[in-house]
Amino acid sequence: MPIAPLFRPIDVAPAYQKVADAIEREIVNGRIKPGDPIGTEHDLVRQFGVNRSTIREGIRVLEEGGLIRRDSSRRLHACLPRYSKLASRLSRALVLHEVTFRELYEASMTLEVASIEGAVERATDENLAELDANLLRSEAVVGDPAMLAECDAEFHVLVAKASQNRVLQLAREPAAQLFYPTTEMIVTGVAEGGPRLVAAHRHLIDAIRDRDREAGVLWTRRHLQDWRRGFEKIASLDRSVEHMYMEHAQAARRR
Amino acid sequence: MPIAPLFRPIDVAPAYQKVADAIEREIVNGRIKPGDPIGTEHDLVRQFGVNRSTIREGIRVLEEGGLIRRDSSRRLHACLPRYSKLASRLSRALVLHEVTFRELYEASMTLEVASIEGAVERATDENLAELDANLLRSEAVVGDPAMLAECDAEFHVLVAKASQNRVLQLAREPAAQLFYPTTEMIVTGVAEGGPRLVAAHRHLIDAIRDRDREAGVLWTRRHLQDWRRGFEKIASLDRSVEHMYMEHAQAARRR
DNA sequence: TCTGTCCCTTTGTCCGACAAAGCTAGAGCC
DNA sequence: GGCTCTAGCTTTGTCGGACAAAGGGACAGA
Repeated sequence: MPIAPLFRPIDVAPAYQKVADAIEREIVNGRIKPGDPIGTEHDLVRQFGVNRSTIREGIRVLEEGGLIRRDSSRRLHACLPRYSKLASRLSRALVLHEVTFRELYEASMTLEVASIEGAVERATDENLAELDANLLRSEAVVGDPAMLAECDAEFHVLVAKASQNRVLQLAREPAAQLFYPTTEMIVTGVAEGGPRLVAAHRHLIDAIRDRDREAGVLWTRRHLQDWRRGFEKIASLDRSVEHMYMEHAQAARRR
Repeated sequence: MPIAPLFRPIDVAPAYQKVADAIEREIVNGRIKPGDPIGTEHDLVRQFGVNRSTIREGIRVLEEGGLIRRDSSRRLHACLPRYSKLASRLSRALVLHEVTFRELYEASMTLEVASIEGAVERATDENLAELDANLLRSEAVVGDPAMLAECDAEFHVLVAKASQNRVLQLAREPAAQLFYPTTEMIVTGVAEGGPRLVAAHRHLIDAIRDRDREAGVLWTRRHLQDWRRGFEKIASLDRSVEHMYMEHAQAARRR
């Protein structure tokens, strides 16, 4: 028979963790709003009654978590965690877990179709203007695989943004970040890849403008299937995401 | 005319960041494998030639990023970032960005449907056994909203796991974590909610076992629509995720 | 063989210090 | 009066050393 639980486990978190938790609580429950200053390290030393080294360790935790940042003058203030940084963390995790391109492809097919559906339904004129601008840039760099891959990545970010669904936006980002480097390789290796990519984007913008859901879904599928065919010319879908891709993700994160 | 780039920007990151980056690089590119020991703080002091305080700040960054952990004896070793922890970070971000339940619902509809499709296609006998076990537990606690909500959350994690797609698994988790507390509220408020929930789970397991994709999708949709109807009895879908839900997420993260 | 003890290592925390960079305010100049 | 420039104060990043608590390991004794 199990004995009645007389005692609760004691919370023996180290001090720096308690500092981080305390500040996090204040931010998450809204008492400290994004943009509000946190105070200097010395302030925190006085408030928490612990050493500055301890405070600094707590600050590192929060900084890495994206809850606080230092502005140009290195002063601390609360902030909204940024999607791209969070997504980079996730991408890194996916790489370490050695997910396959098949998993990436399947998940992206779902997420990008959902994005376009949302975009078709809710895109604003401003969204469309951004997409048009992106298309123009893409057309200008159709011969430059690296630039084109960058435009492609941005295009899909803009489509997700046009869906007005931030959950979707965040959910699709990690997989998209891992796609990005392969797009460059594919456009480099397949001659007609660049023009096909730009043409697909054009159809997608048209579909959004015409609020034509069918067309949007259809061209998203084709676009991704194009990627897949191109990828299978250089590697198997069952290959796991290589460590080398992290270089891209790391560079992106620092930006 | 742009001048030829004679110099590259100098990297002026603080030392603790460089320490963290250096260790991260070794882990990400595979030279340090998950499970490998990192060495003591003193070792790192010797290797990097910086003060222990600096090393410790770097360690905090990596620890928060989920790349290294301390085992029972507090020794450092590399590890695979855990999905639940990453997802908690994302959930926290979604709360701070004040996403609406409508966004959550729409994204989840997409992600859960994709999960069930994958599960129908690829679930193993072991996956099914886990789902069966979960169903038994759910039936036992159908009168206890808190326990039932927990079972429901676990059920959907198991379905995603059965899809064998880790990208999907990770993508759906943040939204799912935010659903969890509302499920309890709904089951509490709506009398027939518990039995309907369990019935839906039963149909979903049947669909997976029979490899009946149509039924799987249908019952996933119904299951989520049930949630939606229940939710709309207590609040508007356009309400943003409340700060109070973070308490759940925080508790989950510590586990 | 098991157990209890002692010692060494490691971590978490503290104290004090200092150089570099930012910010502030007053001096000096037009 | 308004502007610029400099000196001083503040803050951060880093360093060196210190110590208590906890864990691990070796070693002696039952």
